[in-house]
Amino acid sequence: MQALPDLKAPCEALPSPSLEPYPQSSIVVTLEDMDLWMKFHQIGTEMIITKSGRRMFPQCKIKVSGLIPYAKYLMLVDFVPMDNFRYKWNKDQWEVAGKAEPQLPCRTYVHPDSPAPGSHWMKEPVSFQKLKLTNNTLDQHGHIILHSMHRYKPRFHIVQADDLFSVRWSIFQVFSFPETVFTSVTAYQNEQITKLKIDNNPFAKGFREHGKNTRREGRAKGQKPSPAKGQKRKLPEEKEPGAEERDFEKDETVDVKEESHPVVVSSGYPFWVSEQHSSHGFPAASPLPADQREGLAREQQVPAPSYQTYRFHEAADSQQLPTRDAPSDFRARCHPLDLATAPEHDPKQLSEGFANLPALPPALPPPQDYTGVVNMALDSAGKAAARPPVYSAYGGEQGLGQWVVPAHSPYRAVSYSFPAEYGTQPAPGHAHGAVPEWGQYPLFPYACW
DNA sequence: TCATCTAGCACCTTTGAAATGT
DNA sequence: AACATTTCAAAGGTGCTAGATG
Repeated sequence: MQALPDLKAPCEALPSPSLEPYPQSSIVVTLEDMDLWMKFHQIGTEMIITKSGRRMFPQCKIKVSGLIPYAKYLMLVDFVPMDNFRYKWNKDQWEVAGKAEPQLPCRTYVHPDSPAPGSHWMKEPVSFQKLKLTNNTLDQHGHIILHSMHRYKPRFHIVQADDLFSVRWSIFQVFSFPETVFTSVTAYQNEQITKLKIDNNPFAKGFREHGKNTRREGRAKGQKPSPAKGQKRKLPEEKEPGAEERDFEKDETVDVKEESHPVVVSSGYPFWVSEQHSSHGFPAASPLPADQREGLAREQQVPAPSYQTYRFHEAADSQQLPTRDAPSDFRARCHPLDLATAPEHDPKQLSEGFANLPALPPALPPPQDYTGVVNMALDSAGKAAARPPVYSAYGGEQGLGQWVVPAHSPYRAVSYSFPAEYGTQPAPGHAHGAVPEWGQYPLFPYACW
């Protein structure tokens, strides 16, 4: 195994010509609905997970370009834990509640259009709206299984392959977006998230249109709310007539105002530091502020040791908070400085970014390994034959060879690519000990097809 | 006692087949 | 006959809440 590259200079990475007959590095991925994602991200995105499965909102939707029009690709999504903690919502803020639950079998959602030519994927934004999240560990529907009260981040995989079964020998690239980090919950904790979702999700229209939900009105007046919810939520009906509408309008205004005043990035917490939302700012007690951790996460996204060589490339050279005026200018963000300078548990930085942060819990060991089990969650409408979850042991066999990253991608997604089939390699060490190591995650478990 | 989870509810949008029009 | 548009019912998604669970 070769020495790990200098993580502090990720942008210098260049694709490996020997591994890429085609310019894989030209693939550009952008996140759709960036404005919406940013709104949620600033508050602390929560995703409801239910036993029967719940869609994501905002939904994962990406725009892809730079693919070879006639080559076939698969689009996949998986979810990785952001850290090794379980959280709880306490007094309008998130705080660490303890060590994370043991890792669940990793499932990868395969877009139902897969495989499809590059032209198909580039024709219009790729939506993963059918993707569902569940907390049912025995789920048989192929939903993505997550733990409640944990933080996750979706990763988008683009694999050049003719079918699912040749994926193992294919080169694929992985993209992720800091704004898509979320906390999985079984019931909304932050009422701002509830309001934001109701206001933006068409399926929740019934909850925002005044006077149409008599059931709730009746309950609101005649019954006491759930103990757990009472202090967390305020029913729309409890407000003055029309107040709800105004509230949403106000929220919009607030967001516009905030985004028009980008938070200084150099603080290390460009997204969570919001005067107006600071009391709700997610990860209040997170060992690391989201963005700072994101910076580290990018660094973590180095597949570790198992790669003979790898290269990590940050999409852009600089980083700054996108504004409403230019929400999609992804190039404006990069974390080189964060990578190089941000200490993992710097109380000073925390206090600067989150005045209401409680003391950090002691560092916990990195997330547990996925237990060598993987599942390709196929949409029922998928071209790949619908079948029960496919589990395969890969564990330490999860070898991945080389990280080849786009050299000058305009998107700001984290990206890396590597052939899927490589020899077994030991798990890597990491410069940031308390942070999850990518080598422990099923970067792409196709070892045992 | 508390935090979290579950199931069922009413309301809504989406979807797709059938009917109708051009 | 072929295609486009409209209609409508079923399927499915939504947050809310009481009660269950640990």
